[in-house]
Amino acid sequence: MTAKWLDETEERAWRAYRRMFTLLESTLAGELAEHTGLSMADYTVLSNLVEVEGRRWRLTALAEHIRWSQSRLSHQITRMEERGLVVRERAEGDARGAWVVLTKAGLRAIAEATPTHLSGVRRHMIDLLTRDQLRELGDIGEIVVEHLTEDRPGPGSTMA
Amino acid sequence: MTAKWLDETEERAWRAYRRMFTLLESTLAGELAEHTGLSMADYTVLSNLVEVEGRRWRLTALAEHIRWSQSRLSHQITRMEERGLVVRERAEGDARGAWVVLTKAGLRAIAEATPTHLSGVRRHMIDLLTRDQLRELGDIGEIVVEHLTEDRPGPGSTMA
DNA sequence: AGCCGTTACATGACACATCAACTTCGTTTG
DNA sequence: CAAACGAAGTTGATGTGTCATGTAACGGCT
Repeated sequence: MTAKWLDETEERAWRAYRRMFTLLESTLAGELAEHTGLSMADYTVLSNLVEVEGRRWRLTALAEHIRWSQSRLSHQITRMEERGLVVRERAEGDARGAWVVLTKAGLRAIAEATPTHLSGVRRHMIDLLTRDQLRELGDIGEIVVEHLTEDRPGPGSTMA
Repeated sequence: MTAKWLDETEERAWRAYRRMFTLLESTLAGELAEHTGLSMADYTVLSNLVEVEGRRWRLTALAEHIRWSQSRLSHQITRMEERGLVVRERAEGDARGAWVVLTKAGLRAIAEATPTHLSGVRRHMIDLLTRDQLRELGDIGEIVVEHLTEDRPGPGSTMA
């Protein structure tokens, strides 16, 4: 079926790329969950919170930054709030708005999780490739990303 | 935060790769859903059914082939059965087993969906890259995949 | 002041995925 | 042959994502 649509080189690239992502994602997610009890979604939110001053984001701004839908982020924050990783604070000056704020526990969690995650990224991908390959992968990614963001809608995605 | 762990080239590769996948996946899933009403999961199952003679798979074999857990596949098949895309048939000779069989409706659905999906793959990725880049992507993918499958467990993934 | 469109966020229903049982049947093996 | 083990699938609880919709508040305009 596929043979009629993609030639050998194309299909090899497509399959390899896809399989790489699948395996990498599940491996990293598994390691993260095992070592820290965090999901990738948790990690994404926490790592973005810890990077900014005040360790807080307005919901919409964060959603846009990590390219999630507002709804998705809202649900995620609700769950994280229940686990004490973040809290919501009503925004002064705009009674509609809210801040997501990192808690002590959230800070501890992300501090612990970061080495785990990034060493996984290294071990399972970065360190396997040459500098040229890394540059090439960067190029490829940017080409595709640029094409897909030419005017398209933002959210509706699945990760960062 | 990240800066301490990955240098510029590495981080660029990592981010671009990740963003590429996210955007590509959501774009393809969106187009597929819009044009055909199928999800990526549906597509994966259907496209594997249509390729084999008899248009049928034993559940475990299919699950292994597409690297899903049995449970995941079972749930998915249940939902697809409700929509008339596939049916289950008890296996002769092994009273535990069952076949998933493509229905007429399922065949129609996949026949319609395949051009949509593969043209999307082409437009949003394959045709944007040079032959060299495709080969390089294939190489990269295979390196990472090989590393991750050295002995690791099978399922626990998220797609095909 | 009153209306109106927009913004910020929440929520409920449903699709999807995972894990941990659990059933049922097949296959060894003592 | 019976007990034990393993294989094939199912099921239910739970977590996570999406879409459509809801609610409140803001801001401009008349």
